[in-house]
Amino acid sequence: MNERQPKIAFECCSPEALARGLAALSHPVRIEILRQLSGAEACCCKDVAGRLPLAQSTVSQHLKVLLEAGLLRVRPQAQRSNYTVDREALRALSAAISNLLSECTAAADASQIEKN
Amino acid sequence: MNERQPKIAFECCSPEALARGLAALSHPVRIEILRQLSGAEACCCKDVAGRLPLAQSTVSQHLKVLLEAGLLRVRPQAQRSNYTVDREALRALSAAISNLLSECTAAADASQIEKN
DNA sequence: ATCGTTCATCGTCGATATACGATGCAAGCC
DNA sequence: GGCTTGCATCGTATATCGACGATGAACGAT
Repeated sequence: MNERQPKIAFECCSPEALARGLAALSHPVRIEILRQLSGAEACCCKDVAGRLPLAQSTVSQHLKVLLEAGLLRVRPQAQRSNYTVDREALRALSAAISNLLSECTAAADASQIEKN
Repeated sequence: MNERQPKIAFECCSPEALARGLAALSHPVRIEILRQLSGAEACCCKDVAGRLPLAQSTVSQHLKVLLEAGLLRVRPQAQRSNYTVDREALRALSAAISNLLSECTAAADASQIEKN
């Protein structure tokens, strides 16, 4: 039927797509939010905001960034919005990053050896 | 000004430090620069600039960002500046990222199971 | 129906990022 | 000595980010 991922399966091959994923992660608050959501500590905007010295609107914006990067999913539930991490997307991003970086280190190893 | 040059052991434990490393990577041009430097394609600013549709000054700034993030090393050589990727730093960053993301996916797995 | 709660969005503001050309410096070449 | 090359930095212009308060919508509770 539908593909397993309703959204575009996390795209991280092109430098642009990879950079987008990295940009979403490259803020301490968003890292902390990811940690909170992945634990049982928080699941909605208010919970997260209650654990951070930030206004609710600011947290909502960070959640939006993570959501648009495809790293979170949201399920409206009563007045709340229930956020969960998208494990598949995180795995894909992690793989893409370690792929990039291991390419670089491997190639660097090779050229380093050549130059010696 | 330069109190502390991040030459030594890439620091990526705190969310702030990790976010700094990710921010340095989160630009398509800088990803491309890393790729070029890690191959044998380029090693100095002019080489990189010659392969990108960017001004030399812009490339120089991107190199500076990567340098200050501790992902590159530079060795002045004649008129050139010889840039090389810091393999140790890349490995440390890669490890820190995959550590963060696997923490999140693991925790998410656990809480997902609990909730079912 | 009214109130309280939760959230997303808007407008704003200052800070930062990204790009460029111009300029100056250091090193090699004539 | 001049000239060229390669680079970093400065100044500047524009765009985007990150934060806030205010506001309105959606919904449950009273």
